[in-house]
Amino acid sequence: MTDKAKKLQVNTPLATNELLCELHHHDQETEQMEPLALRDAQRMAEFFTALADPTRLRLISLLAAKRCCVCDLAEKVGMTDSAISHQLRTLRAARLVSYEKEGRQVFYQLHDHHVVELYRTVSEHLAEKHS
Amino acid sequence: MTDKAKKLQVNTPLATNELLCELHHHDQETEQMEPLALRDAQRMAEFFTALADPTRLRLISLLAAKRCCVCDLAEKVGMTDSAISHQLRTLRAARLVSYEKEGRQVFYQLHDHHVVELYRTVSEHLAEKHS
DNA sequence: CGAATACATGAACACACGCTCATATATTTG
DNA sequence: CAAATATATGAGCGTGTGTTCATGTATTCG
Repeated sequence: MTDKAKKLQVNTPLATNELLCELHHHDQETEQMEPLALRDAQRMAEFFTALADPTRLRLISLLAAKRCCVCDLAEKVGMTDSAISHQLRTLRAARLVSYEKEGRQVFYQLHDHHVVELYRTVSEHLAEKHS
Repeated sequence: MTDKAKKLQVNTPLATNELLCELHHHDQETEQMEPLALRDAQRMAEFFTALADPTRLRLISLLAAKRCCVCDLAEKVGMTDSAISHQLRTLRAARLVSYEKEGRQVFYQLHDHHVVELYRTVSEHLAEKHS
């Protein structure tokens, strides 16, 4: 874990110990745990929000295989160029994709491997659990 | 990777190769890649949606440390019991948390370690990149 | 029993989100 | 240059989301 990562987790220990909240909660404040700071929570929520849409996830699945221009993405997911362009704007803002202009076309690609790893992790999680 | 995980990824290769889309896109359909199936994309989007809220992430950060009852969670994040109860309902629906009744109180806990791992991964991702 | 406590839930309201449609910009082509 | 192509973007509309407030239910306590 990087130093920056540690900094983000200040006051938010993530150990999976199962300490019981044995003392009654109004007696005295033992183990006064602070939640994730609001600002960090908002940043993290923005990140998940960018992934919380089926259209954007389908675009990511395509870009995970190879870089692609807007109209091809649109055709493959069966939506208008405009709708896709709007969604790519969202993915850009979340720094999930980058792009390169080539003539009239703009080729999008995943910003880094982190996204693919996350995608894979969640795929497995959803495949393993429940339905 | 489990068999189920493989099944979920049918038609959605995730190799990070950087093959160029060298042929013009209207010439002929070489490498006709299918996006993630709509139904799978919707399921995955639901999962990310459950994480796409600062309040829920703060609750998860608290529950990652230890199980906790509703009113304590509410006090720690500085919100009403009602608001927290609504959010816990969402987390329950997403199978991110489970609960145990003890007298009047209801103690919530993270459903499994998967959530903590995901939380950690994203923490590092956000800490490393950009701001 | 009745009062208090802990939690859940439905309604309502403000706000954000995703798509469509019209339009704008940039690039290529004839 | 004008037309066509590829993409971006703003407005608008329908829909979903998160909170508050009022109310309901279950449990404990006096």
